[in-house]
Amino acid sequence: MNDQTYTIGEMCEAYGVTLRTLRFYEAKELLYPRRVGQKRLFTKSDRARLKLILQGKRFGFSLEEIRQLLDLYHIGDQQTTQLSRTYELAIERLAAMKAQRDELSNAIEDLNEQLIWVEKALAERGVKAAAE
Amino acid sequence: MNDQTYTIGEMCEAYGVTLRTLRFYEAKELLYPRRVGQKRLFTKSDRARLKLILQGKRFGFSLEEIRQLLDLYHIGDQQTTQLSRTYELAIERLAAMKAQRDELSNAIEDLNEQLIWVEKALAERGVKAAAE
DNA sequence: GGACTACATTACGTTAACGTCAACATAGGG
DNA sequence: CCCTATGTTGACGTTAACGTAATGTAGTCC
Repeated sequence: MNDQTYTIGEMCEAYGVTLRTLRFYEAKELLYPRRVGQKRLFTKSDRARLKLILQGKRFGFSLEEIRQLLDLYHIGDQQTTQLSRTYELAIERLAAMKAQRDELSNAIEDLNEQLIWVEKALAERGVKAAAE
Repeated sequence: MNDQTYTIGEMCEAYGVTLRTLRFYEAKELLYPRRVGQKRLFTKSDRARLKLILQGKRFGFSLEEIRQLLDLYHIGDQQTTQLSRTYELAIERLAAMKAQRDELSNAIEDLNEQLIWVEKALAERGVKAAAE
């Protein structure tokens, strides 16, 4: 199978993160690259984990939450309970994200209204808008 | 006119913030309550400013940005250029907020798909969902 | 006149996710 | 042998917006 390993530099290139970040993730036990002497070697599995980590971050999980989720997968690869737990957490996260989006949408609307108001005020003062 | 003043405690009650917060805002020069001896007295104008601050926070402005905006208003109350500047900043902020909302929406969609996938996996394993 | 309350100041603590810097190792090329 | 690239660990710095003591003061209640 494809056992190609990456150096830390290659990983950074490939995933758009810094050296510091990967070492930090390792220190936080999110990644467990193999060692050859001093140097880290990132395997296919590490790449998969990193992908999940970055996804998780997009979803707004904290690194600590991500670590727990990864551990769940690792420990109970075919344990349905673990998958269920992950599922529940994800459901919660999804709800939080939707709530956040709604708040944001409201704020956007409000700011928009304010802007309209300001536009009027500016217009009344005879300012030609530098519309582009 | 209505020159009623509020104590710091009353302000906190009225606006749902803590004592620490109001003192902090004063330290950051967002508010300038009058003093009677040691004690702060918040006037109508302070209340207006605080409203703007809290609005600004909703819109994602940092306290520093808010301070600058408030200063603009204060300095150039009827200066159109100042209003224009505020307007421009708000436009930028609005764009950033919309971008953020879009990102969030994408993440929500993606997470939703993942969840559907997990639901299938759970179903295949014969788990009865504890749907509420 | 002691308790209680509301207020004050000062200053260190918190949280997350890295950034930055120092000091050193190792491997390969010329 | 030296240079350079790339790697290593360790430790302190950063940012925002307050939280959280610890301690002091002024006024009121009974």
